[in-house]
Amino acid sequence: MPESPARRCPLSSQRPTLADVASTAGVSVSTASLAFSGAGPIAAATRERVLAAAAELGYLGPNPLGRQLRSGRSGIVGVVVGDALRRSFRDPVSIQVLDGLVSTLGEMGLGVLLIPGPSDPAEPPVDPLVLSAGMDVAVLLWGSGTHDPVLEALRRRGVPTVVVEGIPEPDVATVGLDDRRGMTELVQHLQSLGHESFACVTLAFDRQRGDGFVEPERWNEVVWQVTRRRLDGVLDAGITPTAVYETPASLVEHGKTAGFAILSAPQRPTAVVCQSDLLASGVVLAARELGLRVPDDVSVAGFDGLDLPWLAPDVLTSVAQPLAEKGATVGRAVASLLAGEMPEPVELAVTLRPGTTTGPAPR
Amino acid sequence: MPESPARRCPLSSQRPTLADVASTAGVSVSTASLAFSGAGPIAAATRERVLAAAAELGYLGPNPLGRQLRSGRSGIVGVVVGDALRRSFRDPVSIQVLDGLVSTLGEMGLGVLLIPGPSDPAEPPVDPLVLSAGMDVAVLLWGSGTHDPVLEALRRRGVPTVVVEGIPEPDVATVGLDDRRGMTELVQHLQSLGHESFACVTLAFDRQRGDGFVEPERWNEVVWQVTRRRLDGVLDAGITPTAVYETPASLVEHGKTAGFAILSAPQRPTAVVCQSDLLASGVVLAARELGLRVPDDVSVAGFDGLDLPWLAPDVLTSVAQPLAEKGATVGRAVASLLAGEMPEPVELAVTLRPGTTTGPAPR
DNA sequence: AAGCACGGTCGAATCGATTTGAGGATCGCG
DNA sequence: CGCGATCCTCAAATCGATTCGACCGTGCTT
Repeated sequence: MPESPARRCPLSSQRPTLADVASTAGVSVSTASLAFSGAGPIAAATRERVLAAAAELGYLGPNPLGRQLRSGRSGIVGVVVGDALRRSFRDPVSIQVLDGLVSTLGEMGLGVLLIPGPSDPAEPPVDPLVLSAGMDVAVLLWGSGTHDPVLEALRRRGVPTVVVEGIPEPDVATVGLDDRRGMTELVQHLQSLGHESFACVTLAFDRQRGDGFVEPERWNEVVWQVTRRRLDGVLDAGITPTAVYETPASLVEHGKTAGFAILSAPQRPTAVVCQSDLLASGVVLAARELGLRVPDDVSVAGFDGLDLPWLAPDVLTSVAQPLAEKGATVGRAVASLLAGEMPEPVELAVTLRPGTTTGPAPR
Repeated sequence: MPESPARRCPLSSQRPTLADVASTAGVSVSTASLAFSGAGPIAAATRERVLAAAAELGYLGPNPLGRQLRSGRSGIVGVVVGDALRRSFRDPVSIQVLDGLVSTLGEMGLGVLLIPGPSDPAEPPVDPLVLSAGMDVAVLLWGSGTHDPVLEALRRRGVPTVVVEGIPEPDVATVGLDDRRGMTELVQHLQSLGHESFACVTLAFDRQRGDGFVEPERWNEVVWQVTRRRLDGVLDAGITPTAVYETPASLVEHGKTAGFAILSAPQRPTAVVCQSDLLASGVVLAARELGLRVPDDVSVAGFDGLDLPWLAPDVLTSVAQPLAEKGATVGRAVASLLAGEMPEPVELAVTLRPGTTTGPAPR
């Protein structure tokens, strides 16, 4: 019974490959492949033999790179977080969506490749990974602007893309939020409480990420879609804010700075509407430090519907967005793109959630 | 002059490949490859021709998968975050290290693949990505336990690995922290302020992630290394805590729960030493809500050295660890592994940073 | 007994690029 | 005019697996 020639690890001084295993086991490469993948009929005895040979040679299992080339799939989804990681990850919204996304994609056997978004306006706007990483699909988390350079690059590479809270376009999948209407409802709620003078604390207008009051002329020159829609939502209610304050990022400290600026100004508004809960909680903290009572002296509202335990005993009035569902929806859109379809744009609903930081207008 | 046969996109109904471009341009595949990679001498005119052909065919650039197979490298570093993303990402420590890591690796042309660590004790402890993703190196962020199943799996696959704050072992690179000594110094600092009764709030002991007081018998049965070292550091100071409270994760709300439990117990300690700043700030909040003055009635200290603006006007006494440097150090370790070397274990220094939440012991 | 279905195995093609050593053209110089 | 040096270009091998179609026995059907 001629056993196959007793060459263990024929040429490869390196790691053994499937071919080595096959030759050691005395079977063909295809059979060896079958033994591992299980994608075809194979006799139990044969599989045993292959597995034994693999163990003997110290074969570490099929090399993913080979499989990937063959299948044309890397199993990797590139997720562009819309800002420097340091900032993005301090934002519970990004995190929760990312978490939902990782879970959903994980169940589909896909991994998430983290790609930093545009951070410093000075730096080149597109991370090299966007240009070269082997990803099956890309996700632009957290908005795109008009003529977004990252989106352009992905288009040029022909990478199917899901844009979250961006502008719906025919060649990309879109998962949006009904945040514009949500903001309008929030303002109307405040109006029904008697408020007439409103200040707004917004997210960044564009890559410059300004930090300070914005003149009315610029109110409709917002590049970043999230900021734009939420501001438009406020204006839709038919009011004219006494002030609009732009912050560079959705962080408590920026909210606090904005809060101090707004609440210590000569004509203080009775309500401050913020584009995120973190900004809003910063404003609440500023108010407290200024000795103002919330909501007796000033009402503060946010957006996102986060749990902020350290704001206790206050509960922020907010517009809640379905964070986990957002992640799952993006996951489904990714699956759809992978299947070669172009999913319909989705717009998730938001719900007004009154808390203890808003109340009747003073006087 | 016989132009190559005018077949645009010869067979491939799919995307054009380098071969298609080459045949359209009337050159060989190798030459076409050179035109893109630039790794060899090529006439300017030829390159032009290849590039023109590529443009004409709508060639989207070299397929990363092909390149990866050839080079044997995916350019991807798998980062296992030590907990469910949702929780991990609410921890500024993980985030800042991850941020530093992504930057460092990004400069080296490497991408970060996010791999969820063990979350639910019920679930299988190893994410499928650990078993199958095509990564060049893996990083276990945030500690490993003894006989960590994830580490075992990576070993079996032969993936070079960096372990952060784990047990130094010969076949993995290690980046550690001198947290044990830091904790001892912290306790000594409190002792010098006259404190004699200490309570400890710890991170999770093991995958079970208990939530409550731990009997002294179990104090040396800690699986999770980070928890173990920091607890040992406290014991090194020669004290016996009046209580040790285990929390399931480093989050403010868990600190708060622990704080209520510890501070409303019959014999209240004068100092609470926490294994993270988030836990410590939870304890501060609990103290405030219980009407206790910090640090007059009780001193609270943490670990990590974070900026926690919303704790204002208090500044947490803490032991600061060099977060950005940690990320960079891990990055260097990864580079070293990729170069085929095994880097020496690194132990980063921590520094005591007194704040306003600790003071002389009462009475 | 011929024919058929089927489980099991194998050979060869394929995925898409990189890389090496060989070879051809051109040029300069003796 | 010949020889060598230089500069490009190309054919072929390679990376490591998957997969399709062919092939070959068995065992069962009619």
